[in-house]
Amino acid sequence: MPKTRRAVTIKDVAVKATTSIATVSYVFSNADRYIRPELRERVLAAAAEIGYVKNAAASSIKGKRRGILAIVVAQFGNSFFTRMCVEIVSIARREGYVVTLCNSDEDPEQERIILERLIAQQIDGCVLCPALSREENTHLLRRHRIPHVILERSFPGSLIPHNFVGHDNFQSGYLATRHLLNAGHRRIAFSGWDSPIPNVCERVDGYRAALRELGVSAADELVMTGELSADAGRRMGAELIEMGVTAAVLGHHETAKGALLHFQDHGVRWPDDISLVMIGTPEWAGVLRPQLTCIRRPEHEMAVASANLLLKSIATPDHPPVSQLLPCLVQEGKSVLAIPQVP
Amino acid sequence: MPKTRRAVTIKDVAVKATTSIATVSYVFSNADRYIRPELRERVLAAAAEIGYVKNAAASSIKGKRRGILAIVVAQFGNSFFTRMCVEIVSIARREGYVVTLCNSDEDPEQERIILERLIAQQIDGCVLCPALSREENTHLLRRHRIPHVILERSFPGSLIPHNFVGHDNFQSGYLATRHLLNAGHRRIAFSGWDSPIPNVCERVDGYRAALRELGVSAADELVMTGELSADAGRRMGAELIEMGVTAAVLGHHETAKGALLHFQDHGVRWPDDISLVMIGTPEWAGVLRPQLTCIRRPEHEMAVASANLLLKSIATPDHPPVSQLLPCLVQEGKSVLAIPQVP
DNA sequence: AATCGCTAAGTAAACGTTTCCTTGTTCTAC
DNA sequence: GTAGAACAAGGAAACGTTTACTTAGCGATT
Repeated sequence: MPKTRRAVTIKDVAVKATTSIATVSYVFSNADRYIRPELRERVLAAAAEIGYVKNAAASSIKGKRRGILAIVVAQFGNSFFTRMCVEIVSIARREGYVVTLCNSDEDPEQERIILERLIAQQIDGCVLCPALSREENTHLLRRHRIPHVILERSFPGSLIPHNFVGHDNFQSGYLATRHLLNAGHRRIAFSGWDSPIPNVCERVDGYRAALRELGVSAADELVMTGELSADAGRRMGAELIEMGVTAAVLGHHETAKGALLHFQDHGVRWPDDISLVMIGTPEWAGVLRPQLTCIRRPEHEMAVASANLLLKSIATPDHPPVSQLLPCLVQEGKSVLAIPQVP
Repeated sequence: MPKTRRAVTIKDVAVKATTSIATVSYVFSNADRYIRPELRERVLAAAAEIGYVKNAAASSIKGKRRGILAIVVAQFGNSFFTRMCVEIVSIARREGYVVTLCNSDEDPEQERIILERLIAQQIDGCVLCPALSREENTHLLRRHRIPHVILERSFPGSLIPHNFVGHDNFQSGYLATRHLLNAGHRRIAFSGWDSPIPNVCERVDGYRAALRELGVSAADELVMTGELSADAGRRMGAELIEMGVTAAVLGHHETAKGALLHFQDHGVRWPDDISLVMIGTPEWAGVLRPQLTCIRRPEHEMAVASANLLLKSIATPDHPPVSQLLPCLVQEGKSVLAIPQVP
């Protein structure tokens, strides 16, 4: 009967290489210590022969480093987050970390449970995109001194400084509107997510600012928002047509989807019947014709920045918090019609 | 100077509750052991008061369970996998596992590196969707006795039995074709991914089988495949039109995307000009009008089955491998035109 | 020739749990 | 009234590492 064979340990390697446990340990971890090349070779050879692999659990217990990071996002279905996650994971893996992905589904309670589990697992760090942009659960991370980076959603007016990486929502609204203004449009509507998340609301501020800049009045009835669903988007799509605007900023891809479906179902064509700029670049935008002009958020840069910021704040826990707001850019499609201005 | 405060340990709890280390440990882990309710309460209270959380690293070293699972997929960008991953993660988390997601990007070498890292991290189990459907890296998992489940891609003709969960590719091709045949079509083309992965090829077999069943000849020129890109899809889309078929099975969503773009760019409308059934239900299918008739793969069932199979095979490592092939179903849209048969 | 200082490697004490084994106490049964 | 079982809790030895400290050897300095 083959009893479940004991794992190969550092001790077995030491015996095989006729040296001490300490030496083997030094060979495998502490790079500072000098070991005679000949002995080092012998240890490595012995380890390879008997198939030694370091027991990560045992080394974390003394070494204090568990080798696990976490990413907790509020909307995993949103490919904006999915794509960032993939990048963060691959950067962290290069540093020897294993990264776990969790989805709070916009539920602060769920988020709390997840964070508590992760804390019990002694993660070394965490990237968090907070559910509903609520700050409350971050105190769990702080209390347990877990280095963390807040991603994408900030806490305006918060008294506590956080490591933060996000994109400039105000600018995305501004750019989208400005693009339409430049094409000559003046009656421009905004339709978006009636979001409880403060920085998503900044998109409207950007929209208003762009209009104001050109002295165009931003009538309140031109701004509409609804819940995060395609159905709400459909209703706003219908309203856009009723209002007879020449252009619209689709302020969130999820409601935009509904509006675009409405347009297709009712024979409304862009840019002929209405000019459109959408904030965000969801997967599905690629199959729509004519191609939409979109505001591309700096996904790649955000992923890199947040991963690096997390790694840095693990390395130097006392470093004061850093906040980074990255810029968006316009990705031109064919959904904006230039209309000549009467002078 | 606030020296980095030592973490709260089981020992601190023991002192606080004036009891032994062993008792505290039993309270937190070994459910079998009876502890007087009063004492148990005292321990729990003490732990809560000083904020004790179990050191997972320390408990794995004796307990042998590290609490980490991994999912390694070949195409993380593919939302079919993304959605399954989210489900698997949430099932595993309920069992107290932390799950790490890795992306081999269809590169067996990358996959090997990932698996070696994971093995060094002593993962407790792994769900693997093998890059290019190659079997070679699975021996790493076997050698280190890591329970694992192969997802979606099988190894036809393999001599080694594996835990396997997949969907029936043959059936998906069959169902798609059958659906078009039922609508009266007879000149039906197949366009798909020229895949190195054996089971994707089975879709063509299913297509041929459906035709043969009704005595319709499956001319070889009606079957076209290309590389995994929208461009290849575009070319196939053009070819479909040139050939003048009345219907087509779009055998893979990635090439389908290209074909649909070609159709839109050239004013080809479905189902008027060509009837379509697509295998797969990518995110973007939701924004296309008229809605496509798709073959839905059993994502949810596959995620649940693979998670449970993995958990079971961790619990009973000697259990003989299990193989499960789950059925697809037709999700009707409006992309198939019924044409009356001349008798 | 004795001492110093350096290098390379080994000894052994942690780290925070789990768990086997022992101990002390309280019942139950004769 | 005592033996023995049953029960509740504690003592202490693992688990596989890391790392501070010690030792052995040896050439250089006085």
